[in-house]
Amino acid sequence: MLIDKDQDLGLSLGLSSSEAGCSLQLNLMPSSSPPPTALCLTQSEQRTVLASQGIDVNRAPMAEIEIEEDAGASSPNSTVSTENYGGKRRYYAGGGEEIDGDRACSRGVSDEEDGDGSRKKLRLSKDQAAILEESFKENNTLNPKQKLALANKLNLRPRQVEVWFQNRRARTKLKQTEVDCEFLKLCCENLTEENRRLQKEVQELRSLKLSPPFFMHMTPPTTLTMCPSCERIAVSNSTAPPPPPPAKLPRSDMHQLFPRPVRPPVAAIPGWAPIVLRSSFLNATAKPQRS
DNA sequence: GACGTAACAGCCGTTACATCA
DNA sequence: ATTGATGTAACGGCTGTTACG
Repeated sequence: MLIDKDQDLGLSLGLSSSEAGCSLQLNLMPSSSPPPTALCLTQSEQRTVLASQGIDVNRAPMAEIEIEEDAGASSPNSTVSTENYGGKRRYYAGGGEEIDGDRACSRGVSDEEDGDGSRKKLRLSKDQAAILEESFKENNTLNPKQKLALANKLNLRPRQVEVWFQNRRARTKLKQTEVDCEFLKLCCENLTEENRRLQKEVQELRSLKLSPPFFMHMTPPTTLTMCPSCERIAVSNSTAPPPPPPAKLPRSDMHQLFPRPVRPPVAAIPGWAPIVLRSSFLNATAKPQRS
């Protein structure tokens, strides 16, 4: 299954920081990347050379593949064992060889960064991306066994799978943040509007000489009550104020009195698509009916 | 039991590269 | 052909967790 680019991550809320009223700060300070230290060929150089020789640069090195195939989780004869060793999770192939060194290895590799500081970036194929995406839908984190199996399946290095999942989680989080920001922005707009309306109402009440009979026919003023626990606002239209919650009400009970507005989760929406945000928000934050 | 340490996984911020308009 | 914007693979650094001595 191929995932169209637009289908995949195509959600764009078009939310600028100014629009959202958010103060988003960017750290523009240059990072202090350590200078390359090794004289040998880097991964990227190796891949460049391999690519120039017509070799699939995305394919994991043969030695690594052999180890991974030995350790393949999908293999019924898998000899991988996961040992919880002193809180340090170690994963061994059959011969007792430690096989999950890919993280350390890959980090070590970076120390062998080439002299010109360049690194080749490998574009994952659509098929690879689709399979990773499917896997992510099932589980947004991988254990080493799954990681190895997936890497074998996709002809990638385990580190590449790990990085992909890491970046994918980051993208999910970013999308959720955008949704939250949009949600809060709309909350703010509604509250501003409500505040304006209430101020107008106060002004009218002050300026009017109200006769009691006329007053009796008025709709009751909106009563706002703040939860002393979490400071959420509850709206009541009753003329009689709501009974104050007990001073030591448990937080869970308190929240029944002050229900949290529904926040649209990215994860709950098929694919990426938190497109339903606006309608769900409007339902969740609809102004109290006055009647 | 408290503490220091090692190994690990995940997150964050960033960089570098590929692609496209 | 060039360029700026965008997406994303990959990295280093940091932090939290876990178990051991």
